[in-house]
Amino acid sequence: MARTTAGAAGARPTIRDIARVAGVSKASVSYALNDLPGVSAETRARIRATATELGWRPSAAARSLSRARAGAVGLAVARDLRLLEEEPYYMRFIAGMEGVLAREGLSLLLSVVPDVDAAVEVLRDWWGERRVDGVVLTDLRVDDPRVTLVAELGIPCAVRIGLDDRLPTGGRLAASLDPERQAFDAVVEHLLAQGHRRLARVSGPREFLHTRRRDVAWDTVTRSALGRAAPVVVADYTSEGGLAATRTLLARPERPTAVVFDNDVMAAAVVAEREALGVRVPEDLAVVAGEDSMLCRLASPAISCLQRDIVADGARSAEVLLEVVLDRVGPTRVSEAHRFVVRGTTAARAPG
Amino acid sequence: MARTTAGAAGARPTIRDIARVAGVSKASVSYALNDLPGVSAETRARIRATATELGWRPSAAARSLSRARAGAVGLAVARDLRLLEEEPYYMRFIAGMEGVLAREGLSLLLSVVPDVDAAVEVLRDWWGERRVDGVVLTDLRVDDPRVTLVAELGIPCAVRIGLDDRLPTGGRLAASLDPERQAFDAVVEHLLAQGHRRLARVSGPREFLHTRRRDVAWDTVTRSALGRAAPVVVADYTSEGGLAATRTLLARPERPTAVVFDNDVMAAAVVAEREALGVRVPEDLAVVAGEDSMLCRLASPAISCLQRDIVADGARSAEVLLEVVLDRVGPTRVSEAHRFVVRGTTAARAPG
DNA sequence: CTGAAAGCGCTTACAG
DNA sequence: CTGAAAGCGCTTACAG
Repeated sequence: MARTTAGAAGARPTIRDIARVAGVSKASVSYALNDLPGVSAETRARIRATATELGWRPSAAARSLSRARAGAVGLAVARDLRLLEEEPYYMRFIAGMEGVLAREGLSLLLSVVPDVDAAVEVLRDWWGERRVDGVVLTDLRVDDPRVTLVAELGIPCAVRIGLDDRLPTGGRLAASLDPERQAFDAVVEHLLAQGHRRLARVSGPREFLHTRRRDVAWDTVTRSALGRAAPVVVADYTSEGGLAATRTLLARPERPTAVVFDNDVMAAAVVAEREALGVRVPEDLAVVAGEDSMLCRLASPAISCLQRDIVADGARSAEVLLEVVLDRVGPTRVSEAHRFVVRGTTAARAPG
Repeated sequence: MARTTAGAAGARPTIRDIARVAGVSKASVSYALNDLPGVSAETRARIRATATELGWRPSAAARSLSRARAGAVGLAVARDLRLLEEEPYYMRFIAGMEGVLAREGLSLLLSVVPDVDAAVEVLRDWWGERRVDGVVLTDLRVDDPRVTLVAELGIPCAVRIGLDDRLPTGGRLAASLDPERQAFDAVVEHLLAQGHRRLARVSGPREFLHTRRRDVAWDTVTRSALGRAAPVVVADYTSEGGLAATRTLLARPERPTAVVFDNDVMAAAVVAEREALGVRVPEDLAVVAGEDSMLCRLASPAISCLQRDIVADGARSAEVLLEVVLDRVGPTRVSEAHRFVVRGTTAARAPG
């Protein structure tokens, strides 16, 4: 009805149609529509009007072929589905990327695979077929094969790293900085103020680079506050793993009075199973979660936790990626630090 | 090192290179690599070997342009970020789609936007630029503008619908069937067996088609079990909304002894705030969640709930979409029914 | 400021 | 079975 020329669905107008209708050459159409010099103001306006009238949209494939740009970036999430189950993280991260990408007319390709090796294959395919102009890597592992790959193939890539992390040089790697180094400062300060002296931490798997970052932060801050580094038990982010690690800690002679968990699930599991563990929370055991979520908010007592702006993190990652992709050199983006949110699991207690 | 001919990063080999090296025409290369007739077995093998040796990968853009296929499908998630926060749903759904798409060499484009109107714009862009060959729509609304759009533009599209839902005819819509009609059968039967007679439900927003489906199911099953339809209070999937709706129900003369919530967050909020609400769970109030999650498992008591295989749902959706896209006509895929998982919030009680 | 032409990397009838 | 050629819808030097 409205569309006069396009006709039935499927009959996409091309710049050739616009050129014919507007009485100019294809080249002029291209210049006009891409805001390039080479056409007079009137001609440009006429061409624009014609394009609108015909309902023209550029063909992504044709553009991609002639510009040698995919017009898309990829996010390959490498994470066990079991762990993904309670990960509100990614949808928020993606929503954050979205805003930045939309501004540049870029699409987002997403792949969710169980491990880094599968992710490497996805990256190889994406880049081999030039489906993406660059990729965002999350959940970096120690000696991550994805990082090796992107460096080798020269894939523009954005990662989140800590101040002290070393990345392979060369390649087209951009980083947004994760100021995780200060993550535990407020936590430990708060726990000390509450009278706690025997602190412990239940960490995520050591393969993750951010676990290592937290290791360093934990070591530094507890050493400076207590004279020696407080203990860490490694777990796997699952409720079972968190419970097992906590049992280990509670069985020690130097039984901790406060435990900091690297994620929300482990902390919530401990709070839920406090009776089975034989502790009152927070009276016998203060609990802090390394990530916030509904699990923390709906636990009773509600769980004190570290909080951060994940949507903003996604935006930061997209921004630094675009800079490498577009060969603009921009400053590294530093994300906001974690905020420590005090809730019921670290309420005041008598010094033990 | 290994790659002998490709040279520096960026020097992608094309079928022209293969043709030159193998001493054949580009056409023969295309035939050989696409398993089409027109080349002898030996030639095909030689061409294949050359392609492998050169590290050739098809250019997605070139293929897309000449085949008039994008080689990708899109998923436009239209959901308020606030509600998305606790949605492990999508990552699992996407992982399910992934397996099916990978088999056909298709990529997944993802967009996360706050509402259906924004989603309509995304769909318009994707289809206008032919970035996708089809789309999957989730969280269908009543009179969903996205459905109108895909029908109008003839975008191949997969949706999940109930047995009784009507969809616009025409267009290229495929549906996988959601057997939600039986969702409440086991729940109500179980609650009756526990002695409950005053049941109620706290639903999700009425704009969602699946809320309407549950409305019908609830009406049918409670009417047949109790002689009249049990009451429903509409809420918004948030913890605050769930609590408010529950307060409304508890204030009624016909105060319910069992409440079924359309999602996990509302049920978990009520269990967490049971003291503030002045009820014991399950003694005064049995609670059932319409979706399972860690929130249900870590609540105390753990929350009885409906459970389903979301990864499988994602796979079903991708399958039916591929059938419309590839113009194969296949049977509608029916998903598995919900399972009712009994946990602590519906433990045995004395008849009220 | 404008137009004719070549090119991006594939696919696909059409002749041999 | 094989090759030369046109085409997909854009972009971009290069002449006028």
